[in-house]
Amino acid sequence: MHIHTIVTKELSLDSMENCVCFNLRWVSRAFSQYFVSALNHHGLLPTQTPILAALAAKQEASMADLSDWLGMDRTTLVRNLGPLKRDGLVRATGQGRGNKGSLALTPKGHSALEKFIPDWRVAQQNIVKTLGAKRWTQILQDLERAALAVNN
Amino acid sequence: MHIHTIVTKELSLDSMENCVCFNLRWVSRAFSQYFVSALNHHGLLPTQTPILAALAAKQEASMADLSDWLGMDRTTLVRNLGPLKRDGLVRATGQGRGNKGSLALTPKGHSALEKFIPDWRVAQQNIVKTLGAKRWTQILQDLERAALAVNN
DNA sequence: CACAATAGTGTGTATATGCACTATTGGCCG
DNA sequence: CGGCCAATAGTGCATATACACACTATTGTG
Repeated sequence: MHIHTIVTKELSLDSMENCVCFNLRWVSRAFSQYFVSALNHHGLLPTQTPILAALAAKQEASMADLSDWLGMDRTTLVRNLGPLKRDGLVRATGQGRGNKGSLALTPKGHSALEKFIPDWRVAQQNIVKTLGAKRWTQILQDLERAALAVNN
Repeated sequence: MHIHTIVTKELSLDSMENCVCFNLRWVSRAFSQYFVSALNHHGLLPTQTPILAALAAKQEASMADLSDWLGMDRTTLVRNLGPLKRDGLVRATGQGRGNKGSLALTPKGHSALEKFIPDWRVAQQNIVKTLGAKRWTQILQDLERAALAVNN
């Protein structure tokens, strides 16, 4: 990658090859690829497991709640739920205010998540050990802070 | 966001809500949205400007060269070039070995990039000032190192 | 009770992403 | 010289992403 071509300690962040947005997009792709290659025998993609985990933690949630919590566009969530409903991992239930429905894991969804978690933990640890837990914690917190700062 | 809900200094990286992959994907989306909202009057998306910048720096390149340099899948590049060719910013030229062609910026592409760069610099600086240049440099270098370590 | 305002959800369009597969073509070798 | 082969490029499929818009149901107000 381009960053690699810089040998000096300080990147020139004025140069487009060091565009933060582009480089974060690249990093995101790289880790997504690792995630998929390490875990694809579960048939769960990086967009799907957070949905399952969120529903397991919250018992049930509406579309709007869930998309807010996951920080993804509501309509993106609608479509990402498609394969999960199709495969019987998530079901939508009764109606509330507006057209409001509730989403919840099916038994099959719970079981898929339980089987998934141990392997996920291994993959996560493989990632964490590249920089160490302390550094990763700091990086994730800093990135979140920056992302929130910039989008408000 | 979920990370936000953790108050203690140390994140428990064993918990799926702190999945590195998921959180980096979220951060990537967040910065992409900022990028688009700050720069969309140029009509150039976050996948397109790196292509233009790369071609400006390298004069010309084949598909394979370019996808390698940008760290994106070759077939993704093929499609991302679609709108750029359609809009007359990039042109493909002669043939080499195999089906090899060369890609280069058109005058219109050069001009669009020139007009784009000053506004990009402002957006980049807005991002950089959230954590400071030193910290961002460290983070980008760490992330690249981790991404390379994990995918090999 | 009718109706406007509101909230929740779904769809059409466009781009992004990558794997598996196909197509093309220049050059080498028999 | 002609066919094979390796290198390069493009397509089909499935999913991901988000904006703009349409649709549906609830609720507040007159």
